[in-house]
Amino acid sequence: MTSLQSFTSRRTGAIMRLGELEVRPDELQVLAGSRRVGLTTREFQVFLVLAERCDRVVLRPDIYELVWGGRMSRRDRSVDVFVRRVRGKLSIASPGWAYIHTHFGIGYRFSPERIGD
Amino acid sequence: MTSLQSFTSRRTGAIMRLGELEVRPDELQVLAGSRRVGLTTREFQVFLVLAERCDRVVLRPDIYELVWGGRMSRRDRSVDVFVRRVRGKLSIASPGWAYIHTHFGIGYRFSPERIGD
DNA sequence: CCGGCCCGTGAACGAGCGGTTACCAAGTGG
DNA sequence: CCACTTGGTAACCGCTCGTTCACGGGCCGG
Repeated sequence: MTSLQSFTSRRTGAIMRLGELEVRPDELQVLAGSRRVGLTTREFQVFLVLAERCDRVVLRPDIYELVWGGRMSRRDRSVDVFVRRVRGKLSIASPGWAYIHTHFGIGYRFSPERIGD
Repeated sequence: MTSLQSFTSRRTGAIMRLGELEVRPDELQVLAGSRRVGLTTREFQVFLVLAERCDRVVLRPDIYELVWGGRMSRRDRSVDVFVRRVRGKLSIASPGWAYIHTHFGIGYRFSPERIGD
């Protein structure tokens, strides 16, 4: 039910504003101010799964299921790696902000927070 | 039947409110107001076993069985230690409240109570 | 065919967690 | 008041989990 389908089929398209970010689901684009973050499709999917659940902790297997579909194998590092890449691009486009927070042994949480620049 | 399984398989997800606390089983999170308590998975399991049985005394071996599964060995102090850790984090996130009460020689009881700040 | 980008995997490393133990304080009964 | 039981606390260590880097295959455009 909740799977990758939700990305392609659902077209809410509602533009979201989160911290400095402007998210355009229709375009698979994220803007920081006027700067384009430049996420790839996979990166954007991971980003969106978290951003749509702002301030909530999303379990690692749930992220996998929502983006890739199917069950996450025990040692699959995909989620980590893409979270890292998203973080990297966000920190470049929007320095002074932290967006994705780690919950050890649980998952990740999207919450825009100002940090020391 | 009631074992660790109940944590992962059961997804009631019903948010509970207890005293100042908001419990989100889906996220393995507890909030005190807007403050995040930050329990680890084990700590959260112990917390939940008690919180779900609010105002009832839960025997020490029962806690062990529900969280760890299997029988508690005579000198196992795991329950004590994790109750202490949960208490510690709760008291930081929600001062002025006492949540977990000791019943000597029996077990623990979860009941939100105001105390001197 | 070639070059660049994207995706996924594997390994190394460090941080954080979980379970144990030892010691001390508190409670209980004679 | 003392001996004994039970709970509280802190420190410790092995190991899981997260982060990061590096590499190779796949895809696409030129």
